[in-house]
Amino acid sequence: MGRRKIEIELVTDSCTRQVTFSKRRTGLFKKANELAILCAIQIAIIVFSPGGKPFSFGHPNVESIVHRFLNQEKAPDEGTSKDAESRDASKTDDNLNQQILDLLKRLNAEEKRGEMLEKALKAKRAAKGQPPIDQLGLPELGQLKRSLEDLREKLKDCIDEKEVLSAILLLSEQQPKKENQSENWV
Amino acid sequence: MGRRKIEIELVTDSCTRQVTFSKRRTGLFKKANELAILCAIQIAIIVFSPGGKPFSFGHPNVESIVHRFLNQEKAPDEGTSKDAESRDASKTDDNLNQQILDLLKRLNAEEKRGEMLEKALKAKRAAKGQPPIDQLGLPELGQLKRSLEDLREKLKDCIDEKEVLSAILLLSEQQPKKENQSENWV
DNA sequence: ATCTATTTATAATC
DNA sequence: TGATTATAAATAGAT
Repeated sequence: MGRRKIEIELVTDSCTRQVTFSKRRTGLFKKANELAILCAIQIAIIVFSPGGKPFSFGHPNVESIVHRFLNQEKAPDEGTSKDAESRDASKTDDNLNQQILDLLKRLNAEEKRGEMLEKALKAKRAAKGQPPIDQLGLPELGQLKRSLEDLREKLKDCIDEKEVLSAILLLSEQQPKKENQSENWV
Repeated sequence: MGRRKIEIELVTDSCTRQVTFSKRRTGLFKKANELAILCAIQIAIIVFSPGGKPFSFGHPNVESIVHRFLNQEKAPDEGTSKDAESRDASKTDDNLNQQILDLLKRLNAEEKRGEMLEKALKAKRAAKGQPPIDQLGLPELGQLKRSLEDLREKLKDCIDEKEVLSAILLLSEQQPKKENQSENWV
């Protein structure tokens, strides 16, 4: 979100890094606050700056949330037969596992998208490799002329076909394929 | 950042609130992760959903940061002396957090790949429209030759594009349907 | 610290 | 729900 896109990797210049830290920390706390208000939830953030200085944000406050978090870890409740430690670990695991599942889902979707795009590109390259046309450098004018005319003809045909394909694609994109409509004119 | 601007106040519709919570929590964790990487810092976030379910994010893990925070409050040094229970929890967190970080990395790589592929495709499309065909019938051999070469190039491009269109069309037609599983967010 | 050009996040929609 | 899209918001680099 800036003049340029940046890679998510260590900002080498310490000065820039400091600025980035300040800006983003502010933005993060702001978003945390919005989330807390929008959804009426409790949230706490603890950050240690590059210099080791602590920053924190809490809604309603850091301590209560941290303690609630730690307590539920050590003594979530009494009903079940599990010991506190086990239950504790389970809950944490649940949280993180949920995140993992979410991420896996997204990753899968991305991979799928990538595959499709790759296929499209590959198809293109394949077509490039075998241009059925060749033979040139012929010295005779007559032959050149004929070749040229031939090519013009082919180009025209190709363009026509491309237009047809475009039209079909456009149609197929406009009409969300909810059902297979039987338009067997292709 | 959406179709409309919304006020930062409690989202009344519980369903919408659910969605908002999930989306924004994800976004917040993502930004926290970026901040951690960009500035090489430690950060922990603890959130309790509207239903009281805990979610947490930690780089490198929640426990160590929380303890560091609590310890420095009491004594400005770092707490390396954890009890067995805490260490266990940290280890679990480390494992899962590591998975999450790995997944984030892969997801990012995938997204990047997708972007590049998309660009490549777009570029090819763009490159088509501008070569206005003309100049031919020139009596000189050299010019004929050039025209011929030009046409061959265009034909090639045209064929390529046609292939891509075909591929895209094919893909858009075979979009498989997915199942959806319910996710308990509370 | 301010100011934009861009990139991201995300509210609404499908 | 998941994907898509139109907009609002965050922010990288420059001033």
